[in-house]
Amino acid sequence: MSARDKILEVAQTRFAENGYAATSVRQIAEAADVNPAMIHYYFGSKEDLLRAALEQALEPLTEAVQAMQQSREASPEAITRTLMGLVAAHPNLPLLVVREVMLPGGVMQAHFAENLAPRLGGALPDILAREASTGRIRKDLPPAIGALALMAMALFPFIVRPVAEKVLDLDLDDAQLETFASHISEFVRRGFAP
Amino acid sequence: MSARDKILEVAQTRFAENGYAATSVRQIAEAADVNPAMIHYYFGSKEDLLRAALEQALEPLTEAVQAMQQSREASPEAITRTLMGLVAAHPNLPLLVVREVMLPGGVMQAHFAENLAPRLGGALPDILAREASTGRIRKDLPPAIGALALMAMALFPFIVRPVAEKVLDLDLDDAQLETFASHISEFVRRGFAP
DNA sequence: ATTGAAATTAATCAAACGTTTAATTAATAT
DNA sequence: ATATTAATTAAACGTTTGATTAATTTCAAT
Repeated sequence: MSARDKILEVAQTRFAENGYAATSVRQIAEAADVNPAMIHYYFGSKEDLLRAALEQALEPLTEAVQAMQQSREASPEAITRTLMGLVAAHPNLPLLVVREVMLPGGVMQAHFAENLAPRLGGALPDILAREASTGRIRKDLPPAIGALALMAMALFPFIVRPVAEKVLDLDLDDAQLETFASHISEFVRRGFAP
Repeated sequence: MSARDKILEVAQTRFAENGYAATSVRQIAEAADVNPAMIHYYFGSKEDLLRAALEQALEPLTEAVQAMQQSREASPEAITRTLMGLVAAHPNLPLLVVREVMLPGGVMQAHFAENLAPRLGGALPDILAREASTGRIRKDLPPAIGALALMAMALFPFIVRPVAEKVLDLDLDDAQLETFASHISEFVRRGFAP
């Protein structure tokens, strides 16, 4: 494994676990067993390192979102399952995204608002419209509510689950996650057609 | 307003908006119009300042949770409404809690695991049991799933809403929040009795 | 008016920060 | 074998960090 890759890998975990500000370049360098200067050699700056780490981490997510949006197969169930799979494959992803992309004060907030939010947010109306056209949701429901419900569902594997596991001291297995995924999907549908 | 109170107020917003690590003692002092040494004079250390800020911010929350647990009036609707009211009254609360208490790497994580998590998490089984005894939820549902669903609902006003508002570029009014609160409560019930 | 504690200030500390530099080794191309 | 580029290192840069110190002001109680 190259020095560059090792830096990127360490940065991803550290930034996700401790946050950008609380993680020093020297810490990353030491954990990756490289000279601190290598980070600037390869990435230019600490912020660019985070950008690179996020880009790599978010790639499968944006790919999945676009694929779902275009394939016209997006349903609450499909979204939930896709997101859960992504998180299972990349355990660092949720924390990294929540910390530095979604929460205010995050380093990548501007980048998020300009590039990612429109793409993610833009996909939701399409999904809603498709659900409405098949008669699965009420047509008179305010779009904001529908989008919010869908969003709440999509956020579950990213935020709610890790936090809830911590508070409840749970360690959910795959079967339980499957059960809950179906519950969440049902929620979205019910929210639309009570 | 005393210097101490001003420091505490500024610290609450800054820590919530930018995170603990990214907020310097000097920044807080300047924003509070106070000499940096005053922070150590009143609070001892930066970490103790965060502890004080969190304690003050969390007071209404823990009070509300305990009150609900003891009054035996806790229902999904009541929980959602209470939490939403708390957040409306203290807009900094969610971010502060999420950043430094719930997410790993947060400064107060140990304090959270030892003191707050048991109290919050401990209340959920009681609420579940009460719902089961009145026949409003299925008795054969795995407790973990029920608690998780309830937790997901409780987390909405804290995490999902601000993030979703950002992604969807929404600015939800009270009526919409009411609507969504009822949808969430319905979700918990439906999740139990589909 | 004096005293003494509390509040506040300016100045300073060592440590850690992100970053840069210059020099050196390793690898590749000519 | 030589020249060129890439990778890596150790050391130092100036700045900012949280924290401390000593001196000063504030102000109520005597």
